[in-house]
Amino acid sequence: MNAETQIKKGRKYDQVIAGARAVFMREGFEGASVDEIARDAGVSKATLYSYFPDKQHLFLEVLKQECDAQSEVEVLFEQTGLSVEEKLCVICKKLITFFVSDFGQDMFRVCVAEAKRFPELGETFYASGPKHWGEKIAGFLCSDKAKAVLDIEDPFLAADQLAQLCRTDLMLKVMFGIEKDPSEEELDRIVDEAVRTFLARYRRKPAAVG
Amino acid sequence: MNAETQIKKGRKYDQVIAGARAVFMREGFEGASVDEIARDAGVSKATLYSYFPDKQHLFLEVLKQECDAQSEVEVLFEQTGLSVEEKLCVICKKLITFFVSDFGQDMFRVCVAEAKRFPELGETFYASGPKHWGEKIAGFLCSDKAKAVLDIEDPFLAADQLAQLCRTDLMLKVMFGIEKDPSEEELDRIVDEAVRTFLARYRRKPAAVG
DNA sequence: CCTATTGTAAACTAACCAGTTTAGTTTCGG
DNA sequence: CCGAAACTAAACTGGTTAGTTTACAATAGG
Repeated sequence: MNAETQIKKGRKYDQVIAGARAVFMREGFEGASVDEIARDAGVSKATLYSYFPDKQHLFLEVLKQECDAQSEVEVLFEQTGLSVEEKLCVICKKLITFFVSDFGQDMFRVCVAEAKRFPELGETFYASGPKHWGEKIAGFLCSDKAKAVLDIEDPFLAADQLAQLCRTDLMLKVMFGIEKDPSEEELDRIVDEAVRTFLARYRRKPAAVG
Repeated sequence: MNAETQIKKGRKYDQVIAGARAVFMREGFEGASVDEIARDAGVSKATLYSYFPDKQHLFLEVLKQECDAQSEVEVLFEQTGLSVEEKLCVICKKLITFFVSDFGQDMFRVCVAEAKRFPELGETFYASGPKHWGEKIAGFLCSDKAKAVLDIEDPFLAADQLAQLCRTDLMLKVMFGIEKDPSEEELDRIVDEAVRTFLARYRRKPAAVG
C-alpha cells in the first residue's frame, strides 16, 4: 500500500486528464464532446465518469492543473549574477515567450471564453497567472539590488506596466490569427523596447544636490 | 422604390440582428441557440432563416456590424485646443473606458473565443479594433503638433505601447471577474500613470548643443 | 379593397450530446 | 492462479439543437 495507489483514483486518470486537456484547449468547453475526450484519451466513457461526476468538474480540474503548472516560475527569480537591466530583459523575454506560445494562447483563450460561466475558473486563472507574476516582479523591483538602480513608488503598478509593455500588439496578432510564428528577432525587439520605456520612467535619476 | 426597401431584406432584419447580438454576447457562439435568438428578437425562426443561411453567417454579420460601430472614433482626433499631453490623456481615457465597458468586454471575449474557429472574424476584429486605433494614434504622434513635443522613431510601436499601458491589470481583473465596476478615480489613475511612463520615454529632450 | 409579400406558430427531421447501464473482459495483488 | 477491482464497448435515455416545412395570418402598396 504505497502512496501512489492511495492518490490515484484509477490507472488511467492521467490519460483522461491529458485527453481532456487536448480537446478542451482545441474546442473550448461547449465545443468539446465527452465522447471525443474519451476517444482522444483512449479510455471508455464509463471510466471517465468513474473519475469525474460531470463535464464541468473535469473541465475545472484540467484548467486548475494547467494554472498550477503555469505558476512554476520560481527558478527565474533566483538566478544571480545578472545586472538589474539584464534581469528585466530576462523577465520580459520569459513573459512574451509565454504569451505567444501555443500553451499560453490556448489557456488564455479558453479562460477568457469561460470566465463568465465559471467564475471560479476566472479567479483561479487570474491568481496563478497575472497576479502571481505581478507579485513576483514587484518583489524583484523591491529588492535591494533593484532599488539601487530603480526609483519606484508603486511596485505593483510598475510590475503591471512592465508586463503590459510585453504583451503588445504582437500577442493580439497571434491571438487573432494575423501572425503565426513570430521570429526570435521580433520578440527580442519588443523586449528591448519594453525595457527601454520602463527604464525611461523608473531608472533612478542622480539626486539634485541642493 | 426608395433605397431603403432595396437594402433591407425584410421588415424585421434589424430586430433579428439586435436579438442575435444580445444572445451571442451573453452566451457565445456555441452557447447561443437559434430558438433563443428568435425568441429574444421577437421573430419566428422561419423569418430568421429567410435572412441568413445558417447560424455562422448570422454570427459573423453581427460581429462585423459591431466592429464597424467600434471604428467610429474619428471625432476624438479632430477636437482641437488641447495640448499634446492633454490629448494623450483623452485618448487613454477613451481606450481604457472602452476596455472595461460591458460592450468592450463582451466583444473581446466572444472574438477571442471564436477567432480560431472563424479566422475571418479574428481578422475583422483585429483590423477594426487594435489596428484601426493603432493607426489613428500613430497618425496623431506623427502630426506636427505632436512632433514638437515628442521624439519618436517608430510611431506604430509607440502607439502600441501607449495602448498597452492603458490595458493594464485592471482590464484583466474585470475580464476574469475579480473586479466589477472600476471607479472613475481608478481609471484616471491608470491614465495618468500611462501617460507619465509614455512621456518619460518619448518626450523630446532639449538638444545638447556643442 | 385586393393581392403579393412578409411574417407567424408549431410540428418535424436528423443529428448530437451528457450521462447511465449492462454484460463481458483485462489487470494485478496476494 | 484466483478473485476483486478496474476497465471496455455498445446500447440506451432523455433532452437539445440546427434547420425545414406546412398551413395560416398580418401587412402594405397600388
